[in-house]
Amino acid sequence: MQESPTQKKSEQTATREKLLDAAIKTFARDGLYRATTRVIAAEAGVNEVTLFRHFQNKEGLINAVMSRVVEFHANEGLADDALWKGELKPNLLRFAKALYASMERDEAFIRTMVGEAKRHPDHSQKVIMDAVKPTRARFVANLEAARKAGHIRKGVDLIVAADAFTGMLFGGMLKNTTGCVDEYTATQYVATCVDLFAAGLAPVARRSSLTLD
Amino acid sequence: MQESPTQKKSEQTATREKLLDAAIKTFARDGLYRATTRVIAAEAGVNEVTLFRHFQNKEGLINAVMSRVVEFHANEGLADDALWKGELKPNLLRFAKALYASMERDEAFIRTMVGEAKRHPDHSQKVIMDAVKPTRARFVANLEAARKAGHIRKGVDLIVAADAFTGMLFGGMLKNTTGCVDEYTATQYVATCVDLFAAGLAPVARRSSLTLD
DNA sequence: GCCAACTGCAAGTAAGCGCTTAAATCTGCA
DNA sequence: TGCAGATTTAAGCGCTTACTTGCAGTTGGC
Repeated sequence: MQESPTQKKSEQTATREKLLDAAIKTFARDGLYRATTRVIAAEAGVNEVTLFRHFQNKEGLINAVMSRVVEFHANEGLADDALWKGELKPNLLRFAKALYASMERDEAFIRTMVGEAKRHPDHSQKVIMDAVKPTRARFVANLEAARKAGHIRKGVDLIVAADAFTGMLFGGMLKNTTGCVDEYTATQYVATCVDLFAAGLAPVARRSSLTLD
Repeated sequence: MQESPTQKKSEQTATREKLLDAAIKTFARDGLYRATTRVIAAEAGVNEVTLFRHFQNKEGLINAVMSRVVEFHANEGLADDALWKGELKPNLLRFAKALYASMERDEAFIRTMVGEAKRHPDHSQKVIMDAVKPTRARFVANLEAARKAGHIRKGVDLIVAADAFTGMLFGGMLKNTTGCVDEYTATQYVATCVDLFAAGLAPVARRSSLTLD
């Protein structure tokens, strides 16, 4: 239990990785419940017994998968841009594009999590707390800096605004990936979100309700 | 097959209704797959065999449930306000509140649908096409009328904007109901969404990027 | 009072699930 | 060569699932 057969150990963790990769893929495709240990093991090219030897039971597998997902997403570093400078809108657009792309890539897994959130509150809360909240904190910090620089009007709670913005991208992504929306592209959607949000936050010299266009 | 035993027929449809109610409730709580025919029948206070006699199989039940949901939601008539008059913002707020409340009420079922969308593309597309698209069409029509009345600036595609707005409420609702958000209330969220969206659409006399707050 | 339709009850089917056990095989290290 | 640990193989256990069958009970219309 204490010796270090370097080669062996790395092979052992290799099977573990294969299982985790297969699990996350299968969970995303089939859902947490429909995904069977047999299928996951087959997907990993590993015997089912090995799966149980590594993770005790299916719940242990799920836990390991969640940690891995959180860790992976935390390392993406969305919105911790040191580039966040100058005009607000280009920064928003850059962030929005990156976030939307990231969500679109993990669409299947996200759907599974949304559907299972109330059935596995612990897991979904972990993902939100450890994966999405840090990103939000950085985004809010950037917005606050932008406000100090005079690019954002007063009277808007930036935490709520940040969630409204990401929620807009999130909701749109869920809708767009269903294949029922043919009126516009995802790029157009993101651009419009940024346009609306930037205009909604912009400080106004004078807003006249009488002025036409 | 042609006779009309009024009393009998109504009792027959009564059990059918009980089954549908129980099914929609159970599907929302447990998901389409975890929800078992046994539990649904028990929830309806009806024998499991009766379920199969009414709907042939589980898939038949799911189909019937989807039709029912669509029909129900279509009759809610969100956004087909004849009240949509005057200032833009109060109208948006009224619509947003109603829509958010409706989504919050059906949260469990919506989550199930979001999670299962890729596993049952036909059902989710039916729901989107027949339940959410009509509401969107009316909302867009109202926005276009508001633009004609001079309350909305040019250069914004109102279909995309409408989806961005509802997506914002949708995404926020999913996030808020997870129980991880304690910084603000749902009401605040909705108000902020309306505030941002209204400001984002508002025609501006002169927008100066130099002006501070 | 009889028929027909609907429902309930008891029992059972085949398949799939998570998970276990015990023995055989492989692999690298001493 | 031999040992130890990781993996495979094969078999199976106990349970649950969707779904079926046959029979008895109820009910309303003729």
